[in-house]
Amino acid sequence: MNKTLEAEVTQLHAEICAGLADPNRILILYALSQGPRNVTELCTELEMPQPLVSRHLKVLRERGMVTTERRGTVVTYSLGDDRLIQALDLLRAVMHDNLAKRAELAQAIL
Amino acid sequence: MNKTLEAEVTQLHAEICAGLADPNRILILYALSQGPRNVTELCTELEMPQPLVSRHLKVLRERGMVTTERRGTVVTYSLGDDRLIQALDLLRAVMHDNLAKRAELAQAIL
DNA sequence: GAACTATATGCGGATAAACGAATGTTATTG
DNA sequence: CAATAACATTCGTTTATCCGCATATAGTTC
Repeated sequence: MNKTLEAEVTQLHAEICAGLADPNRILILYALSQGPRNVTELCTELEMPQPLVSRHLKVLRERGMVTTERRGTVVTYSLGDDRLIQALDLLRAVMHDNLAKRAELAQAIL
Repeated sequence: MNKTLEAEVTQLHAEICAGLADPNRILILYALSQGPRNVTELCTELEMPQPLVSRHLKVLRERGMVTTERRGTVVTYSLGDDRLIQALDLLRAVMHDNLAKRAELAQAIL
């Protein structure tokens, strides 16, 4: 694997990570992990304006993180890969441990 | 869990994800997964200028994703949590599957 | 094809991220 | 207290991201 190619792969890797790096997209992905949803359903479920949901879905779509199916005017989105949720869960656990450690430190100072 | 608190937690979750969302930081994290490294070692190993490495390490440090230990003037960085690599590996696998699917589609078109 | 519903996109502004280049800081050593 | 080595930070610029608001497109129904 030459350097340029490896850099491109790492770039793509980072783009998938960037797909997770927004609170609203995290909420959308967890909602989709419960099952397919159309845009309107996501809007009401997450209390987000429709253009905002659509744009975040576009980001996820471009990265292959969700899939779509159209039925009439309704577009139903599905989670593209369960491992996205597995990864999010791992990172959430890391975050919780970090919070716990910070709390310990704060305790030690007092 | 009230709405505001949940939003804050999701925000932190997204910040961890954002910590992964840069090619240079991904390279740094994988390097650290092989064992602790000091800044100079990371610079030579990854062929990155030192200020760049330091700034990325700062991002990771602020999010609790790496830990540091100072010995004289040398600061050694360690991976803060193995699950970061587990998550990166999962996402890398997702990316590879996406690439494979795209290749299939391209094939189907021809 | 007009009206309607569902979804997508464009625009503009605000905020944040990334980088190279230069400079600061900290700790060691003579 | 130089001089040096190892890191960290600041500055200025460029580029990207996020959002609200408005508007466009696609598909259905009459």
